[in-house]
Amino acid sequence: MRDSILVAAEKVFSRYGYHEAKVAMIAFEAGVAVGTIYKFFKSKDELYREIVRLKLFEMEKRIFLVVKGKAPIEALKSYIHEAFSFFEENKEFFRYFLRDIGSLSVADLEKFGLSDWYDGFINRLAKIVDEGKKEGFFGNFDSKIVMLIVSGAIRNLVYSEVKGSINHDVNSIENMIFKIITEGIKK
Amino acid sequence: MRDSILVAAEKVFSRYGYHEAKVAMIAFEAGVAVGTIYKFFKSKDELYREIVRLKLFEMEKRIFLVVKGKAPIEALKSYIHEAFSFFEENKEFFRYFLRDIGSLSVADLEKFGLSDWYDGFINRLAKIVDEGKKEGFFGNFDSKIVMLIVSGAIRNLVYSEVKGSINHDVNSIENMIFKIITEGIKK
Amino acid sequence: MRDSILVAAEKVFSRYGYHEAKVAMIAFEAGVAVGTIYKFFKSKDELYREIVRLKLFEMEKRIFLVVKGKAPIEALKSYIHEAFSFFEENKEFFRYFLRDIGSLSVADLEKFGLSDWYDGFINRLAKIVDEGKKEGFFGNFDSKIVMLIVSGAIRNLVYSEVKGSINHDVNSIENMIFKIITEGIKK
Amino acid sequence: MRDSILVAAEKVFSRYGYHEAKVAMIAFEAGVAVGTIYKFFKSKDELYREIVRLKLFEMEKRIFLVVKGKAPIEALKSYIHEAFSFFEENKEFFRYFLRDIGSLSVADLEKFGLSDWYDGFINRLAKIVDEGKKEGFFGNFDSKIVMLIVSGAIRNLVYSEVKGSINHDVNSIENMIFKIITEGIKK
DNA sequence: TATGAATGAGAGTTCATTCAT
DNA sequence: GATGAATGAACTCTCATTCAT
Repeated sequence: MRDSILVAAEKVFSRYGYHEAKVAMIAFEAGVAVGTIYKFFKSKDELYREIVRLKLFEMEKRIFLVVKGKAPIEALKSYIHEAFSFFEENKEFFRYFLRDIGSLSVADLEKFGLSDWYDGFINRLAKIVDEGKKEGFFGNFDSKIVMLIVSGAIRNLVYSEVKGSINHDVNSIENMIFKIITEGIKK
Repeated sequence: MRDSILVAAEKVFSRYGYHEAKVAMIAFEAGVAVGTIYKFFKSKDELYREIVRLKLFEMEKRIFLVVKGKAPIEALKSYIHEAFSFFEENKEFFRYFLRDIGSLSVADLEKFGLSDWYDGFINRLAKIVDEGKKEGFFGNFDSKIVMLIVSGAIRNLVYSEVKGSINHDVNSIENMIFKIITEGIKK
Repeated sequence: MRDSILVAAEKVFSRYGYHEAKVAMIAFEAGVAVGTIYKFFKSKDELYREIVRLKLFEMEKRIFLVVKGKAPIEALKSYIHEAFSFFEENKEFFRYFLRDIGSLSVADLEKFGLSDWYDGFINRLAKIVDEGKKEGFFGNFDSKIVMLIVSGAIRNLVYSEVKGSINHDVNSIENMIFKIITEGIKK
Repeated sequence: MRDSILVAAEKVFSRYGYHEAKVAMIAFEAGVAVGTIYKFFKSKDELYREIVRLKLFEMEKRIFLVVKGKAPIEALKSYIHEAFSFFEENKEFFRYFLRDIGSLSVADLEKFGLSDWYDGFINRLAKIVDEGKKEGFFGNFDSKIVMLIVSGAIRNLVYSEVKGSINHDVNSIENMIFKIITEGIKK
């Protein structure tokens, strides 16, 4: 029940965005009564936040699952690929939430109770670069900034409205980012 | 009159975001009656779109003013610097824009009439890279994609509040992007 | 089961008043499920009415128990004392009752089935005065009116929190009512 | 406009009580839109409180207008008469609000912002008795308590549901209260 | 018989928009 | 042109009541 509400809510929020999505629509989509939603979530807002939380946690999990144990360069490649896949899969949802987690302001993060999470997430990503620096592959660049660049690049390419006018498949776009960044930060 | 409404609206939208900004607040800030706003703009929505349009046109204008006539590498540097400056100056406004653009009743950029504009904007930027490739500085990378990477990186770094935990000033961040990109795409 | 619901309901209604008291709270207080309440009472409304009925019947019973067999003047004194005690004991409940009785969907006493009861109650009280008149203690006052005066006086003095600003204990207040009335209606 | 809302609200609150009275009904009765009510009153609650406030102030004004300058006994008579008239006229309204201001609890009064007012009101009434004591008409009874008795008596007789079974007109009821009290408290 | 999860009608309130002045 | 009081549709959330287990 709780799950079908979450699934329905994600759909409706994705289709209409927070404000245009009405609680009644979510209830209808989930096949439950309006009141039922309030049995599981204190408010529309809380329901929304829960979805965002779950999405971001899922993203983190997926990324570090593929990154884990890999050598820096390989890890970077995997990160780019997995992030791309994840955003592609959740394109509709994130289109409305934010075009990239990078644009989450402190206020947003705090509202979502994700401040600490986000800092931890970026730090974990930064370790890939740290490792690469230690192993002599990467030059002396601030690891966090590098990762913000990568994540910004991914976001822009996934959500870019002009993508239609780019004659490249997802794979080659990922490769391009990977090449530019690794080349750009190599020692 | 129209201008003072636009100025007031920008302030109010920046402070509160689209939904929390009330037409009455804008009228008050502009020192006009509510009805007057509707003499110039069909709706709150249209007023918001007009501001976004003006902002982005202004950004484009500023960027190509500093880029114009410069050699590719210098032009790229100038673009990064100017974009950074512009976003920094309009930080508050865009912070909400990124969220609100999704939750407007108009559901996508098309409704803003900005899809075409954005395509043209990226194309103009891409010419910098094209030029660089022609002159033998840059390798065979899709110019548009390169520029989407750069612009995503800039946005991410401007709005990321994590910046607070990065010990670098704006200047050195700009330099880092510039270095990584030029190094990454050089022949 | 029915009794524990009544006990719990009285507590909850007394603490919160009719509208703020929720059926779920009563169920919790009674240690039963919500549905169980509806096995014994058709509605929240009916449950409330039942409590009121029981309260007033209890009051009547208690009053005529102490009044029974006493001489008029003594009986009047006993009535005043017992009524005072009863209201004091049930202060919290009646405090809300006076308000709630008016805001129930059932709009008047008739719906409580109490109109007739109240008439009978006052008639029984009036007999004390009748007796006193017959025995030559009291003058020619309408007995019902006298009793409505007494009962109004009692209520007012019991519920008036202003009592806090009156430097008299319950006992002396009772005495004052008694003295004023007996003196006022004596032959 | 504000006045027609107040008039309409009083009617609707009187007819249905606070909870059954719907804002939409008040708006309809007043011949205005729902939103208009919120231009003048922050909430349904505030509207209700305003009516109560006005009613009680009006009562006080009327009572002390007729009492003013009169000798104690005459003043007492006038108070009883005027209070009776006032409650009779506003019977419907007070039936729902409270059956007598005497039953206003401190909590209620504070909610209505009338705590100080009520204390002052009772004190002003008590002065009539004080005066009577000074002039040697009345015995040593606590003036406030006397007035609470009188006001309780009035309330009960105005709102009593059994009144129908009493064969006396308002005038003679007033007289009876007056006689009993003056006789009861005389020196 | 007892349960309590699910229901859904219905409430108060907001605020973009209108239009008589 | 400018005004701003009036509008009323539409929202989120509550909670008495039901009924399958």
